[in-house]
Amino acid sequence: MRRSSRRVTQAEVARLAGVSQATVSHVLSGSSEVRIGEETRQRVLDVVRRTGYTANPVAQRLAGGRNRIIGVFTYEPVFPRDRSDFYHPLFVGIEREAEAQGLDLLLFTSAPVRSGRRRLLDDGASRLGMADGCLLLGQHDDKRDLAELIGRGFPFVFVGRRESDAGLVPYAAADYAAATQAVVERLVDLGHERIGYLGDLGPNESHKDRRAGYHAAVAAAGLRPVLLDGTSIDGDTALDLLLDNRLTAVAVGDFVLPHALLDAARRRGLSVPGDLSIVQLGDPSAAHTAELSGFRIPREEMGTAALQILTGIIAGDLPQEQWQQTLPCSLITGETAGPPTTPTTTPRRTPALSGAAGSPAPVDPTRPGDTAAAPTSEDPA
Amino acid sequence: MRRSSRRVTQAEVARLAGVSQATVSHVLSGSSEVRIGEETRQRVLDVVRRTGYTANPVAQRLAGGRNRIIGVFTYEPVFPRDRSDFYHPLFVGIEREAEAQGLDLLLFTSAPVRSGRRRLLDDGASRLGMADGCLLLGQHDDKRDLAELIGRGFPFVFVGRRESDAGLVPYAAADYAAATQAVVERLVDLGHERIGYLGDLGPNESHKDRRAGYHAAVAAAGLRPVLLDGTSIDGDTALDLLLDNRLTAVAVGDFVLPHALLDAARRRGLSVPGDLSIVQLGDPSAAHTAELSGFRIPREEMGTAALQILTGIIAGDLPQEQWQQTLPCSLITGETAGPPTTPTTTPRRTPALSGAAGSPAPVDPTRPGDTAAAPTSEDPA
DNA sequence: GATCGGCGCTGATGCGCATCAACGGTGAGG
DNA sequence: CCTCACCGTTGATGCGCATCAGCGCCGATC
Repeated sequence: MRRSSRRVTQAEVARLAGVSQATVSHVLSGSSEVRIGEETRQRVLDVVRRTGYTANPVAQRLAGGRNRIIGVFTYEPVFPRDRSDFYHPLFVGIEREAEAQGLDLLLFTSAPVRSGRRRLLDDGASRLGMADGCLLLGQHDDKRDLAELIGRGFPFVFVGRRESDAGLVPYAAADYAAATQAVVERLVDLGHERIGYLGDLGPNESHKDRRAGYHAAVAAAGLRPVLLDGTSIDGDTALDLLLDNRLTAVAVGDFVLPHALLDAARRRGLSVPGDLSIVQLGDPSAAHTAELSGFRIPREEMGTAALQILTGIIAGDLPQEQWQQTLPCSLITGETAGPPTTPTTTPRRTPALSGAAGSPAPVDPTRPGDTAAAPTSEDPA
Repeated sequence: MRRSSRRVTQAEVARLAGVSQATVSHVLSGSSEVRIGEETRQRVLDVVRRTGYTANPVAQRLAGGRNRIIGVFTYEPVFPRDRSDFYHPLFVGIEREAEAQGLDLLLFTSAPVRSGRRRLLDDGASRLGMADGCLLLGQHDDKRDLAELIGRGFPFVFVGRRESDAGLVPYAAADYAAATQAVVERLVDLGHERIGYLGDLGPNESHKDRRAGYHAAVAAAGLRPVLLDGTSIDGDTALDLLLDNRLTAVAVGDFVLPHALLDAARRRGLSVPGDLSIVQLGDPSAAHTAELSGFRIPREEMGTAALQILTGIIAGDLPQEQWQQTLPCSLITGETAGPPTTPTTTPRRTPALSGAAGSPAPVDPTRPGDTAAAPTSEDPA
């Protein structure tokens, strides 16, 4: 095991080919301004082939060139243990695009996950510079992180829409607003007049967009919006909330609640969609989408698009108008949306929970997005 | 957006602290031989804090230091689309250990997957040098890859046992031999006298180990080994093969076949384990393990162990005896292994498939591992 | 015949850091 | 008093590469 065998350098190749190191560099760079004679070029390439020379990416990078490495920062573990891999579809798209473009991916796993999230500024910032640019993924979007990144002028792209006062935030996002509007409009078309929104009422962009779509559809139909806080409540509590508000349809913006709600409704003898229509606003867990009406988030495409934007920014040939891309969601017809029926039986309340303290109260803001803050949701993108 | 704001360098810190760049380097390196006065040290650290200086990993690496980046090379896509993520449990362990040690992970996604696998030497070789060391994962183990890596003296660790003529191959592997031996011994204890091995008969180490365990158990019991090629056959064909050989129990070393075989047997009215006991030799898809007897591969631990070995090698403080680690598999009792019953009904053959051409013939080698070559299996580790 | 421009190539430089040899200073020992 | 060891610090060097300015050479032009 000869540890001595150091790797071949350009200087070595140059010596063997009888040229200068600079010439080797030019030959290998290819599309340089400098011209190299065909004979010399072939001589160099021959030596490269014979010696098996391969460029040292580290030196390339230090010398100011690109190294075709893309950093990937996730606020949560890339490979979670507990549930099915949330990032997986995103990474499928990212890896495919990386392979297509010949890029390597640097996962910033060194930043420890503390209280559920990684910290970009404290731990990851230094390592960022290793890559040509960086992809950001995850539910958190510390405004300081964004401002810092923008301030540095370091190329980055967020997966999921983000906004910052510090400047333009490049992103690849799903069009939650349009998709939500579409599914709520469908409920309107089906004849519903009391359509609620149950979900995260916090400032996260992905939920703001859903609410905006909801408000647009409801307003267009001349209906009254009913916003309910759906964070950290179970299916029964949610159902009570809906019944209290005498809703016939609800758009649910959380990604476990729709199933819990469906279960609770059926358990109590309510017919879905007969007595209650349920649409879910995007669902990361494809396994459960079979039945529920709603829409699908184009995660794989988001990953691909994000990486394409990033390489465009790095190359400097992507106009700023294209730094933000919004991808359409595909609608899922499902089986939980249907025309409302006049209730023949009085909806049964759960006695124990009826009017229980701590049950979230309905919110009815005058302006979209102007609702009470709520804990962060479980849906990062 | 001031793209001009270049990042802070040691030289910058040195200037502000009124010391030399070398001093800054020494202060930050910490455990150097060189001593720095406490006052100077604090002055430097203050400036570092104020400026938010962070070391440039590229320069660190080029200058001969470590950069705390671990390369990860997989022969197949890291994030596969078609089936449940095979690498996932491995990566869970790797990521956890990387986080614990403050390491970043560089995924070599730039090497295109051609005809089902990535090529290490052609595409990935150059990029390898970017990292302090490298983890190799996947079903293929090109002997030239191994020889090349060993020859370079580049630190690497394989996940899964690998051997090479070129030298010691560091790995973290599952103890397939012991686990297989244990489950086959259990079949022996249950009273079986005709126990077959159905699986990959190729040279892949993971299958060689399984066969070795099988042979050990069978030989100890004074039984005759029956090796059957289980690659690329369906459940019915496999079942015919077993019936032809009048086996009462079989150890199956492929990871979809056991389920197909079980289905086929039950479909044909055979009782399992009454008429036929089936044990599977490790199963990557945890979703299906509920029923089948066999053993579980400690994938997460393999990932963790591999990374620990690698950092040990990089640090130079891991004795060579510990460069290869074999982890025990946990046995799964399951419901498909039981005592044999004297067959009251003649096993039913499928007429159409009986003796059909192309049906793999049984193999009965005199020496373990000395069997006909077979296509690569689906089990990488 | 002197000038010019373009072609083909090279020397020098620096990226940011780790590392080494060495230097001045200080106190202890002879 | 001189020597010596040791401490704290520094200048110099090089990692492998990209890049820039510029060199010598050639034929073409005036």
